[in-house]
Amino acid sequence: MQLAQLEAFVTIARTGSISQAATELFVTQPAVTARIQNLERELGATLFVRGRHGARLTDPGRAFLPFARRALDAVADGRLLLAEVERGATGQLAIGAAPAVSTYVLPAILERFRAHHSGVQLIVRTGHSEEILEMVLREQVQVGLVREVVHPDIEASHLYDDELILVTPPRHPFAGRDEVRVEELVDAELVMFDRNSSYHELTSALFRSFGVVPRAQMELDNIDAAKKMVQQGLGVTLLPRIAVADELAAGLLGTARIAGVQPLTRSVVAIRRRDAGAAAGSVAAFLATARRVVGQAAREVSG
Amino acid sequence: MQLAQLEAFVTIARTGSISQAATELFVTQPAVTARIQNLERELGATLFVRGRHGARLTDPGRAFLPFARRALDAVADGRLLLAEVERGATGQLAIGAAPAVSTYVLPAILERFRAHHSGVQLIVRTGHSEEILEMVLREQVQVGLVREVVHPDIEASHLYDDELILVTPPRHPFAGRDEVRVEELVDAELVMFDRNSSYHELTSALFRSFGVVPRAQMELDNIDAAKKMVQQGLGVTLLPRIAVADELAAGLLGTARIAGVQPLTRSVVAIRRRDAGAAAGSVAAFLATARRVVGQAAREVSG
DNA sequence: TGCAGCCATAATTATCGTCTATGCTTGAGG
DNA sequence: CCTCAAGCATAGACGATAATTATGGCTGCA
Repeated sequence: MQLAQLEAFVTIARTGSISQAATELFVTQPAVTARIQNLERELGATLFVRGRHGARLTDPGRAFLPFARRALDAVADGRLLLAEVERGATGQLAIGAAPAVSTYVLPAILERFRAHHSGVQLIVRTGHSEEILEMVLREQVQVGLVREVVHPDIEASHLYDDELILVTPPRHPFAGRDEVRVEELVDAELVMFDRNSSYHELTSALFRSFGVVPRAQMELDNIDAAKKMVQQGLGVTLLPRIAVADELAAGLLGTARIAGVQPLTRSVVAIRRRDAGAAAGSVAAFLATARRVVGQAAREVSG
Repeated sequence: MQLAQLEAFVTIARTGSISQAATELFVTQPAVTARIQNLERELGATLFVRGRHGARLTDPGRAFLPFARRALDAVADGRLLLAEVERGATGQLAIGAAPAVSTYVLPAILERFRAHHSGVQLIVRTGHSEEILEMVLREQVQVGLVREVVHPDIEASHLYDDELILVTPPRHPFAGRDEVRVEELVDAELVMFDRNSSYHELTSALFRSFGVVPRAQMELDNIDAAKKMVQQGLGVTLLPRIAVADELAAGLLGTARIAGVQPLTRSVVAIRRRDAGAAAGSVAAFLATARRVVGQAAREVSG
């Protein structure tokens, strides 16, 4: 059976004439006759009674008509939805994000995304980078926003560089100073980070490279809590710049460069399954929006 | 777009492999590849990501899948229903019947029909023969059971001969007599029939042919009422034999032949639109049942 | 490194659909 | 009454399309 036959069928049923159906379908009358004859043969039923007045539905024809319509409608609806999905106007978009991204970057991206793609159902899941990687591999999310990871089935594209900076209370002795030496940090009250986080390793490596061991006064698993601690004057910490940009600008927190240390940056990337093909629809739209937003933020920070 | 393409699509989606789908569809792998490529081209979307593990749905593919399924299901469902309609197991059957048929013949037919075709939705409409004819012409009913009518667009097939007989109260002087002369009828109390009914004309013609004018004592539009009148001894009447067969057998009514008169028979026919083609499905089943039932009844009456 | 699994491509063949031309039937109108 | 017009079916030719076979590329695995 073919859709062209069903199309001929419903067109004849509507117009009541094979000839007229042929006109509407931009084919000749014998073509439509053949389509219907083949359909009737395959169904083993006479669908129309042909006469001088054209073609009239038989009872079997009347019975079959709604099914033919449903099939054609399904195809048409699918086409429409697909067009919307293609241009990212609708569909589902599941995003996995590491905590620092989820809290400080994603909101701005999603706000903008939503403005242009209100039909897309958004699902955000948060987890450490390895967990997000798992989600992407299992297709629980379509995109992951995490620190750089390497996996054969994963394709990563750079989003922005996240810099770990020294964060102090606003009126701390370090604040305002151009540089602080690592040795000074060891003696300071230090708020450390969740050892599961990628930042923990980065921070530890810094101290190791200077041959010193930080005396972790406090360890938290949550950036916001760390910020609050520092604000309360309980110590200093190393946090992603993007997480404290607002507080620095408002003078609620202070910062200082660490002497003799390359900027502690970590690349934040968008990851997808390599076998998902080229990003299309809402995924492509989301990635474009994300790039625009982080690009804009970067210009603001550097500017 | 073709159903074969949709079929390939859902099969690949289910099996996760083009090769395997080809096996299930009894075609070669390049054929399935071509079907999907054409479908993707027409939809302007990539439906699968091909890789070493086979073919995996993309997001657009996932979005389109339910529509493809729906289209295929609609066709399959239509096929099934059509098969049932063809063998008369389901569908709608609208019957129009003249009053005498509707009351005295149709119940037995429908009882039997229902026993074998319980899935058919039955609709019965009653009216005078001309009204039934109209219903058939307007396709409000598929079959009409009426006295013989002639119309270019109508095809009639004989069902049974309905005889008009003289009906008397059980202990009336006429009852039990072999013959009654028409002149005697004129003097009897006569219960006449609805002038819209076909029987009215038949009865009138009888008297006219004998040059006498019946003094209608009572005129009713309803066979049952006429029977009751006669039973109460209010007069005699001419009624279809089939309508009084039970009462005659039970001795609740009497009858007598009318001298010198050919049996007053009227053919009862099943009518259908000529352009409805050969009777099929429930219509054919109904007509067959009707013939069986009236044939059986005829044998009982004559036997 | 060779093999096996999986998909894409190329070229050939077969099939199927469409078109033109024509015939048949019937209802309408001169 | 005869012709014409409308509507569908049929026949034959042509063309497009879809299937098949054969092959190649790629990748994971022994």
